[in-house]
Amino acid sequence: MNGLDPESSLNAEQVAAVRAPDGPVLVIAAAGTGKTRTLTWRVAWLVERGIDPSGILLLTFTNRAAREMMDRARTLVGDPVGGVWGGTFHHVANRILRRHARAIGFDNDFTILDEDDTLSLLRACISELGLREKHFPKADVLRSLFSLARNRATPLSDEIHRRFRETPVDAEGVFRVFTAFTDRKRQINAMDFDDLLIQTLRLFDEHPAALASYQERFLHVLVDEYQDTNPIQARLVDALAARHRNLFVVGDDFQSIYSWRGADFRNFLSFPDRYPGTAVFKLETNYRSLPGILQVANACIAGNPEQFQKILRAIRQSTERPIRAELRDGDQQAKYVIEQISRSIRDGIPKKEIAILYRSHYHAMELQLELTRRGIPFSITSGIRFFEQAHIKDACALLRLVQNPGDEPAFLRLLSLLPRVGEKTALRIWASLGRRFAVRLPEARNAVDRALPGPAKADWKTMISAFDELEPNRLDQQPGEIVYRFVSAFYTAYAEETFENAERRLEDLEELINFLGRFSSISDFLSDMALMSHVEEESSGGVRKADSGEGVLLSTIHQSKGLEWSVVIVLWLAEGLFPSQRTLESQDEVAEERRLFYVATTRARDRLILCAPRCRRTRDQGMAFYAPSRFLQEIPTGLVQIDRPVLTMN
DNA sequence: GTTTCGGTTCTTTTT
DNA sequence: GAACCGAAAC
Repeated sequence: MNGLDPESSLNAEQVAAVRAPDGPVLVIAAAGTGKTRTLTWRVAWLVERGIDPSGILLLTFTNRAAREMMDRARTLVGDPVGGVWGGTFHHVANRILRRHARAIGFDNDFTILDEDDTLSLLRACISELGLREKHFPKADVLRSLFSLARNRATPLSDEIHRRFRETPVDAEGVFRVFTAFTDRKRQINAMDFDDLLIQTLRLFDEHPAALASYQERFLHVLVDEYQDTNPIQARLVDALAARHRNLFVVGDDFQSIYSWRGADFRNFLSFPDRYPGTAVFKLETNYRSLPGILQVANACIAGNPEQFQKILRAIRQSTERPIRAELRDGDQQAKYVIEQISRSIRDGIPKKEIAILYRSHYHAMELQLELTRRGIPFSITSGIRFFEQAHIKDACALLRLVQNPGDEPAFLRLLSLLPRVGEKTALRIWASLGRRFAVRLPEARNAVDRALPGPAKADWKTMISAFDELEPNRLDQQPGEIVYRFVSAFYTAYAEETFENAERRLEDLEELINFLGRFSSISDFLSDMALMSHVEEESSGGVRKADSGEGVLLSTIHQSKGLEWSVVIVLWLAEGLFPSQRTLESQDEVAEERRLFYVATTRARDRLILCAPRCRRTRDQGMAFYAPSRFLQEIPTGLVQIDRPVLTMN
């Protein structure tokens, strides 16, 4: 606890940032320069200096980052760190709203809607307004449209015009859906992810006393990955830090890759203007990568407009250069990658120190096939997350209804599990119940039974028998017991009839039941669950996906951010694939793709291999030819070593 | 009128 | 692998 000594473990750049005086601070931290380390030490240093930990707020983008930093800070200064408010923007907003939602027209036990729920709610709104026509935008389109408008804090009409530049669109209808959607969420006492942030801001606007209490409380506000904040998040930060103005933000504009969800790295660039007197620190000493890798990274990013100039300085020494592999097609690429994996393993590099990165999930298809064929173990960060899988959501729907009897999406989901019940029937019954269903009440259960079509009645009784011997007033305290009974009475049979991989899914549900044992109330579990991203392998004792393994890792570049490996292989560096076709028309979007390339290259410590296949099979048995990616062309000759493999393997 | 089934298309992503 | 669409089945 005593004698925390930054000088002993940090370099001069980092020490300066950690010891920065009070007031606004901007730390520009290039890749691999110890950004997390610096932030962690800053927290520890504040605590060490005697700042009350509960007066410190640490905002991050992912749960992983929050946990990592809190753990590390704890090892530096011990348990008091536990008092720090640390978490994602959404977590912190949720925590605030659980205390104040009543003030803005919600109950404090509101439900959090995930993407699926939001979609089905939107579909319902579209149907009810009679807009479900051929040329009316689909729920999916509207969801991202609304979300972008809200996160960018731009008027919906602007976003509509941006999205439908050439296509005629019923803008008025879109507005009506938006209004219906907003009303609906309030009626059913539910918020989507965007609401968590926006309603918190609204709370602050309408109830200055609530805002003042948090402003008073947070003596220091620290923000990680500031380049990825969207305008709403930036406003939230500004509001919370307004009283004490001790705002410490860290980021790297080169690594801003989330503009498509409303992030604007100009928030980062303009920070010193918005906060006059900002102390600026730069971290440029890179400990991670060999110099050859950093030269490529520096060269490729240099051409982007609008950025803080900075250069990665290597500490490590070596003359080894990254490899550019010129390949014929995806199949040859797959074989080449496997050769490189074998070679690395022969060189003594463990499998889990090797990562294959790509722009889009489907870019790894051939490779997945080939790895499977040869029995090489790999794990893959896919789009589907534990809590987004259908069977997990089915079980959670039951818990949601217990917590919030007005939870329409949960009710519809549950009823749709019954035979001969689809969207229409479920909605009709929901309306006949007065848009509320209290699981506890036998009358309500009977009312559903009466309204169901014949074949569904028996299954309904079985499903609801999960509650039979449970004390109605204590339901909220036994989530594990409820799900256990639901699965044994009803879901096991349902799963076996429905899913070809029923066994695996039932195992997942067992894990979920174990996991629920940790929670003493449904509401605690549901907030945690809704805000949890993919359950990470390391999360000790948590729910884990079956395939978390020891093999090489296949991942999108987006998901690789913040991580590092000894060997990194990047696939499909071809014009039209990476950068992807849909970004080619816009300067800004190509600049973002280039930052993505920068992120990919700077993940590598020792060996970087850039693959450039020339053609790809199209759907109709044809061949499409691709020019090498502009990101490769931009690298000065001599910085990479060209490899034209003649493959002897079959 | 609804539900279910089979074929087709596409597949940055976090909360 | 899942979301969507159109057609068949209930």
